[in-house]
Amino acid sequence: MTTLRDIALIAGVSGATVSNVLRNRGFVGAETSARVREVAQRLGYRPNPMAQALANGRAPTIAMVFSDLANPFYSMFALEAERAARRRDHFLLVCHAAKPDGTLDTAYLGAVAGRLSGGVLILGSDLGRADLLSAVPNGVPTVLAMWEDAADHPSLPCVTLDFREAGRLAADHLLALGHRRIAVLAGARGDRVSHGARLEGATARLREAGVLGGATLEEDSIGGGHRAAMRLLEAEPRPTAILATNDLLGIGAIQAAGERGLAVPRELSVVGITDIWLAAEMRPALTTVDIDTRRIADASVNALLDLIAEPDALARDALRIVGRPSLVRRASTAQAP
Amino acid sequence: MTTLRDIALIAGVSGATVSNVLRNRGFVGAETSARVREVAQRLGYRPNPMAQALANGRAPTIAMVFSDLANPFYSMFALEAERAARRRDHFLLVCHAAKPDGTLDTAYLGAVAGRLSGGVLILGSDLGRADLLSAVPNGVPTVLAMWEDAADHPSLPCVTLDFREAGRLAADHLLALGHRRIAVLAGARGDRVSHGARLEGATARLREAGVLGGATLEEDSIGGGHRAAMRLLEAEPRPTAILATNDLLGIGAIQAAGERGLAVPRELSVVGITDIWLAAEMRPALTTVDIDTRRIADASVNALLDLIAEPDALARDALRIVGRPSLVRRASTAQAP
DNA sequence: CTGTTAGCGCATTCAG
DNA sequence: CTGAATGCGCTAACAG
Repeated sequence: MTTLRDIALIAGVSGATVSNVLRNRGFVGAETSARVREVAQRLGYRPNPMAQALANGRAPTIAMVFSDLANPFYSMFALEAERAARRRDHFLLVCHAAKPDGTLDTAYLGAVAGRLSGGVLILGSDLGRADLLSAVPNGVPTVLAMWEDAADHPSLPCVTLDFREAGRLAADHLLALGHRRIAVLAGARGDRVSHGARLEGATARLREAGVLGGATLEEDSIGGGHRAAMRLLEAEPRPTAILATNDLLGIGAIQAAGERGLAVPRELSVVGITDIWLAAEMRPALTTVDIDTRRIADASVNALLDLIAEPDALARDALRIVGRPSLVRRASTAQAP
Repeated sequence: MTTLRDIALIAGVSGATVSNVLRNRGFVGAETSARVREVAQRLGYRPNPMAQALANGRAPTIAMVFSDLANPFYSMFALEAERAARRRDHFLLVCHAAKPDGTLDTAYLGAVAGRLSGGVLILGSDLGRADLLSAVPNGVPTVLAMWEDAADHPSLPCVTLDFREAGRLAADHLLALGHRRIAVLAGARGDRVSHGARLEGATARLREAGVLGGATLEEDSIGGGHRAAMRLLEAEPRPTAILATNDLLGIGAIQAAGERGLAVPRELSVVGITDIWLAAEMRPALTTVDIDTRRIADASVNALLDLIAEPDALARDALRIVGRPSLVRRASTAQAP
């Protein structure tokens, strides 16, 4: 493992000079500079990020905390977050907040937060509010991403989108297609809605149009959407459309329709929210509301890095609404029958 | 940020003593010990992993390098890898090997390998062989996971499974169901097969049974499977079964069958390989060969950590075949018509 | 322009 | 049983 000192010795200069050369600080003569570079090159020198971090008090990583990497949304987010981090010369540490048994692992967070990583990015949509606040040690730069209800977020800088608007768009689309019997399917954890804002946005719009929408709560997964839709489709009169607050639920609903022998979109329209990659890959492809995951991931990472660089860059309760949800028309919705 | 020294000062002892207490080395008297602990507790002391790493020359992270986190297989693997790493007190750094333009990002790997992270875990199935060897700096503990062809792996410790056997199992299943016109759909990158061993295993078994199987190569994705199957299902006589070397391809094939108006599994059987979570969530659910991703992720991480702890723990070309592929019968396969 | 001097926070000898 | 000393690899003032 060749170190700064090694190359200093060989180049016949001091460590400081090597450091200056390699960091392009311009205090060094062209000749020495060239020599140092040559030696560094020849020895395949790579600075040790740990040592750099220790010396200048700035970790080269950020930690991303979430509940389930295997969820297609989170993995997509992680992918974009990693790219955004890398653009600013940082690495991404992935951390499951929860232990296998489901409880929050605070010791783990404590070890990583603010030391190994310069800050923490919390993907909020699944993580409980009180837990969050207590799990991250005080004073560690923290940004909350994807918090459902912008109007009521914890006292942390928060980067998210207008979920209410997303819900409204989905409802609007179905109404515009002439649907009146619209069932709403909302993601929940136990008996608590996880998609409150989308749900509110959707039902508000529906009520505006004189359509009343009770919502069915279900676990946010394909299986959950399937189960719930199977029940919903038994109702008489049957809904002509299902509005799912998340794509996985919507995909499950499409499957249920298939099993019930209903043609999508001819006999049943289904719309989701998020636009995970899977939405486009399903048959029929899912009409959904694109929330622009990439921009949010970018903005979240950038906000966190800004906060790390400049602890007062963001107010403790700063709120950034990123992007504007937009409808993506695919094959799962059509004119009401 | 409270440091070791802070608590030493307050507890009225030296830093070494604090370290000894907190690391349970037993050299310290019960009373001082208790006092130190109390102070550490009260001040919310958390050791700085960076400093620890620098001092004892051991990074608390490992890097996982792969081509696409959004791929359901990789995200599943990453999830399990993170758990395995955490069990041994390490964090997981995720690294996309490729830049957005597709070329390998060696500078990035160089920065992380062996310094920020103690070692590198490379998910091989998509990464080119020559690239791999050159991208990771010499002397950095490296483990290759999921390499397709165990018989011909690069000169790196390698943890994988018997993909040939997985292919054989899939073929065997279809043969046992009485299928004779079996189309094989194999993942490829450009015109190079990515799933060579599975393909060989499958075609070998098919040939054994007197069934000849030319393979169709396609990009390994749902869309790719869909495209390829659309073509295959035009043939006369039509195949009664499709063997896909990966689940995404299989899922695409099922979709294509649907569009061609063929009932799965009555008129067309489809079998995949891997058993990603999506396989179980599709309708019909995909019959597939489970490769036990979790055990492989565990074994890979453990092998890497062993290698880091003991550089000679594994031979430079050690090969570990983990688990035994097993067929998971679901709803996409049935007796040949 | 270059080298010397201090740390960054911690772990580990080695004397006391 | 304890504490002072040393070093991990690097950066950032300083002096020269």
